[in-house]
Amino acid sequence: MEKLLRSGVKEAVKTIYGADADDDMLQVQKTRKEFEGDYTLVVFPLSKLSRRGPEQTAGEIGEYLVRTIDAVSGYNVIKGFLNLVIAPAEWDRRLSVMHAESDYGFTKPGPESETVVIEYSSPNTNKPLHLGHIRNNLLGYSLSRIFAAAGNIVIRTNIVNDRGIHICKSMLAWQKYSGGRTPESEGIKGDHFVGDYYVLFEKKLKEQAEELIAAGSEPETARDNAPLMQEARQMLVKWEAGDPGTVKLWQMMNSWVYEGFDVTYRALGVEFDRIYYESDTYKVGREIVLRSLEEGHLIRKEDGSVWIDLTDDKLDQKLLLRSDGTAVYMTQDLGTAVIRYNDYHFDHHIYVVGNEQNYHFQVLTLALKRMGYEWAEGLHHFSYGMVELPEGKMKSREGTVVDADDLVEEMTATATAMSQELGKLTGYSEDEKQNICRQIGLGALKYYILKVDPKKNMTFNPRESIDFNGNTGPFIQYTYARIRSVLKKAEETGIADASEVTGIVIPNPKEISVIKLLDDFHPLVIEAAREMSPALIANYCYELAREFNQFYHDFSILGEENKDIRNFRLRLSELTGRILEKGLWLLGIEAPERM
RNA sequence: GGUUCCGUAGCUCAGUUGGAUAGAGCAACAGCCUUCUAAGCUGUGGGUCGAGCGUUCGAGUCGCUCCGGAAUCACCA
Repeated sequence: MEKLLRSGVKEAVKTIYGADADDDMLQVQKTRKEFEGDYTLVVFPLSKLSRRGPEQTAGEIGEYLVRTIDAVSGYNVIKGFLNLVIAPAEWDRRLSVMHAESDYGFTKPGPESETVVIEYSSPNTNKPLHLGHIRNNLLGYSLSRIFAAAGNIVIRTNIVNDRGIHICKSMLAWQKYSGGRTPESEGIKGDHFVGDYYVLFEKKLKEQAEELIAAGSEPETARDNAPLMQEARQMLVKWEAGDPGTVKLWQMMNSWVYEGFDVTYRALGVEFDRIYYESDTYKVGREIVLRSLEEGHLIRKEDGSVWIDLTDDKLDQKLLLRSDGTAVYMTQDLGTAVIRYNDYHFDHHIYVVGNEQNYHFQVLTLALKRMGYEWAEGLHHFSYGMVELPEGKMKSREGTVVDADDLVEEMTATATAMSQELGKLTGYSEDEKQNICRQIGLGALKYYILKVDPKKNMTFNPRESIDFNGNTGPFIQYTYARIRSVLKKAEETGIADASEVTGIVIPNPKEISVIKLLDDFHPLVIEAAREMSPALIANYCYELAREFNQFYHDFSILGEENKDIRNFRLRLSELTGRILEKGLWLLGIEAPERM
């Protein structure tokens, strides 16, 4: 509708004033509640073209629009604002059009579609996933769906950071202290099991460092000089040299972790099309660094380490290969990017990674460009803020890390308790109940995290996150479930039929509010993809659910006596349900049929 | 110190490319179930949009300067 008005205004300006209006001069927005009208044109920018006062310009354009566009039935001018009134019957027509469209709001990929590679999750294989990873996974997964819905070809990838000194730490601790225990023998999930040895390593290392300090060593170097640290470093060299024993140990421990991760990913409901392993990509990274060194883009220092000098770009020198020849984080990311480009020839590559790595990605993009890869222009770092607890940051040393598996389980348990208390879900089988409660618990968690602007640091308040009232996931799910319930009843009784052609219905103001929002959905999806913002979708869903609930409260759908209005309302409900389901889908949230 | 991000109601957050009198939820208080699910709906109170200056018809939104907070600037990942 806004699009229609915008082009109408453009035409009006052309016809009346003989001038071409730029798109950013055509400011059409919703009319504020306190004024009469549906959409408002801000006339100030156009009065420059018209060479008349804003009010006169507004009047002339309003006159023109009423005459030429059927949907516009009237207008009024207040100061420089032209308020346009849409004929109520127009909304009935608009609803039919949207309702008839089978996949309204989503754009199908076509020949013009761009390929978007999106990387998220990117776990280390030395500890289980925590709350921070949850934000990452939810944002990444939701973005992948938003891009797909906006007509892009999307490849969801994960880079598993399965090599490096941190892995050697848990390997070493296991080798030294486990006595051959396994996740199976202990009945512990593999990622948690390995994580425990990482913690153990840090504990033992600290003890050694303290001993060294007591013996007169400098506190700064004590950790580095501790025997355990040196052993870990030697292990990394052995691993990179392909030492069979080390590699075998590494494979075994990683396989434990992957089993654990799979369980967590399934519980969260996220998936990947393609998983890359750093243990593969770092080699390619090393090759391109060495080649680039030969081509003269990089510097080799006396000790043999390789650096890139980015001081021209106001950044520092950055290490790409250690003096012992081993790879660093940057090395593998260079390799991964090149491999991915060769695999997919992407137009855009989005890295969903926390904002603590802003610098890293700045360097990555610059380094690739410096090395001659022009497609590096298409790399975007989707940088999101940290998740903090009400008490402050999560600290593993203080045991305040919120574990992903625990959290999901807790949310489900709360949903179950709540359903019980409210007396919902009677007459459903145990399986169905469990499934619905899982959907609700996860819905609450996902919505709670996704409704916040990704850029911002967010506070995770466990008490609020399990709230199911107000601006929450379950509120939206509930609205959907109520709609489903009405539709089911309509079908069973045959009392109304949304597909039945009705005469023209003049919608009431509440109904119009809902239709207006439905009309916004398509542009919103495009906008959310452009802005890379699941929060936009989340807040839209909330608004739509709230608006529909008001309508639902004020008017009867199936109890309405006029058949046309009854069918019209059912149609309105059905489309709202469809859009809520799609909106939730874009967030990776399931929509339960009943709750 | 350099760079980047954030600062809106007691709390958690919205606020489109600058537009009219800054909005929700939570918490508090007061109401609404004989009617399609009350996980809902309605109402009341709650604000120097961190501070100042500037740009302009118009600034929570743009620019500059300060204040406060976060991240980063590793031969960690």
